[in-house]
Amino acid sequence: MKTKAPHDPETAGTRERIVRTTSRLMQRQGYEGTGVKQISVEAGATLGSVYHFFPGGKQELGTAAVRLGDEEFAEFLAEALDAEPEPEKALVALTVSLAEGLRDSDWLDGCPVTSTVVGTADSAPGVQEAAAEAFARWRAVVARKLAASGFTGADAEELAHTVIATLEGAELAAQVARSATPLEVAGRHLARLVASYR
Amino acid sequence: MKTKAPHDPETAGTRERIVRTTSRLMQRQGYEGTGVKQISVEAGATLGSVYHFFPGGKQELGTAAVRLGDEEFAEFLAEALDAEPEPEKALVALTVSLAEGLRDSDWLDGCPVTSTVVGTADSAPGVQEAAAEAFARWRAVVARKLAASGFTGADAEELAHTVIATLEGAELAAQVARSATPLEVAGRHLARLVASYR
DNA sequence: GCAGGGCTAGAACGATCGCTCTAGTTCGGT
DNA sequence: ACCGAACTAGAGCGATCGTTCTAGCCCTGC
Repeated sequence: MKTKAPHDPETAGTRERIVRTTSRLMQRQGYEGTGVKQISVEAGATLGSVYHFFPGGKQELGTAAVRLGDEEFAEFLAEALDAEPEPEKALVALTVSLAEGLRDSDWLDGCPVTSTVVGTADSAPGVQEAAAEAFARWRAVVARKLAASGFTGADAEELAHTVIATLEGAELAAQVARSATPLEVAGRHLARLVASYR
Repeated sequence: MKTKAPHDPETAGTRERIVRTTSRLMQRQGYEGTGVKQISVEAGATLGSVYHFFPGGKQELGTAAVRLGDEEFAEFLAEALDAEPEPEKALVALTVSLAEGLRDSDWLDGCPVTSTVVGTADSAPGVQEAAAEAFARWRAVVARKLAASGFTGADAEELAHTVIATLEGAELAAQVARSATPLEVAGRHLARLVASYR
C-alpha cells in the first residue's frame, strides 16, 4: 500500500498528476486563463477523470493547486533558512536562489500562489482562503527561524510579515522586469532590516 | 476645445469611460477574467465603440488600463511622499492610506497593475511591457524623494526598488488576509530600513 | 443643405468556456 | 465466477469568449 487508493495504485498517480499540472498551468496563466480541458490534456487524463477526482470543478482544482504550491514553497523556505545559521545570510541566499529559478524559467514561473489567487476574490473564494493559509504558514516558518535566532516573539512575527510580503513583491517585480535585481536588492535589504533588530 | 477630439467633446469622454471601466474591472477580476462585452456594458458603450477606439482589441484595452493605473498611482505616490518632509514618516503614512483604501473596497481593490498583469506573459506581452514601465516610473518617484532628502543616488535607487516591491507584496498580502496588518507593518519596516542609511 | 467622416448600434461568427451525462473498462472482494 | 465500486472515455450541453461586420446616426465644414 504505497498510495491512498485502496484498489489501484496508479489512480493516486493520476490525481497527483492533475494537481501538479493545474499548479504549473495556473502559475503561468492564472486561474481564469487556465481551462479545465487544457489541464486534462496536459495531465494526460480525460475530462471524466478530472471531474471524478475534483467534483467541485475548477474551484476545487485551483484550491488543490494553491495548497500544493503552499507545501512546496514552505518546504523550500524551511530548507533555505536552515541552511545558514544566521537569518541575514540565509535571506540573501534565499533571494539569489529564487532569482535563479525565475531566470531558468525565462521569467515565467513566479509564485504559484500569487498568480493563481489574483482575480479570484469573487469567483472562487475557496482559492482565496487557501492562499491566505499559505501566506500564514510561510510567515510561521520565517518567524520560527527568527525566534530560534534570539529574536523576541513580537519582533519575529512582525519581521516575518515583511519578509514574506517583500519576497512576494520582489518576485513579481523581477518577473515583470525580467531581471534578478529586484530580488537580489530585496534580499540585502531584508538582511539589513533583520540585523537592525539585534 | 476642452478635449483632444476635434469634432465631438463627448467622444473623448466615451474613450476615457471605457479605459476607466477596464481598469476597474481588471483590478478586481484580472485580465483573463474580464470580458470585452462586460467592459462595453459597464462603461455604457457599445461593442462597436470599444473596437473603434481600441482596434488592437483586448490587449490594447489591458495596456491602456495599466497605463491609467500607472499614472494614477504615480500621482498618488508623489503626493503622499511630498506631504511629509521626512521620507520615513511619509512611508508610514502612505501604507496607512493604502490600507484604508483597501478596506474601504472590502479588500477588493488591490494594485490595478498587479492584478491586470498577472498571467499575461504569453497571451498579452503589451500588458507586460506597460506594467514594467509602471514599476520603473514608481521607483523613480521614490528615488527622487530619497535623493532630495540627502541620500546618495545609489542608495536611493536601491531603496526605491525595495520600497515598491514591498508595497506591492504587502498590498497583496493585506488583500488576501483581509487585514491592514501587512501594510502597516511594512510601512514601519520600510521607514526603519530607510533610516538605517542615514 | 448637403456631403462625408467620426462614432454608435447590435447581430452574428466560430471557438472555447465549465460542466454533465451515459457507456464502457478495470479490478478487488467474496 | 461474478458483483459492484472505482475509474476512464468522450460526446455534447448552453453559455460566453474575442472579434468582425454592415447599417445608420449625427455633427461639422463647405
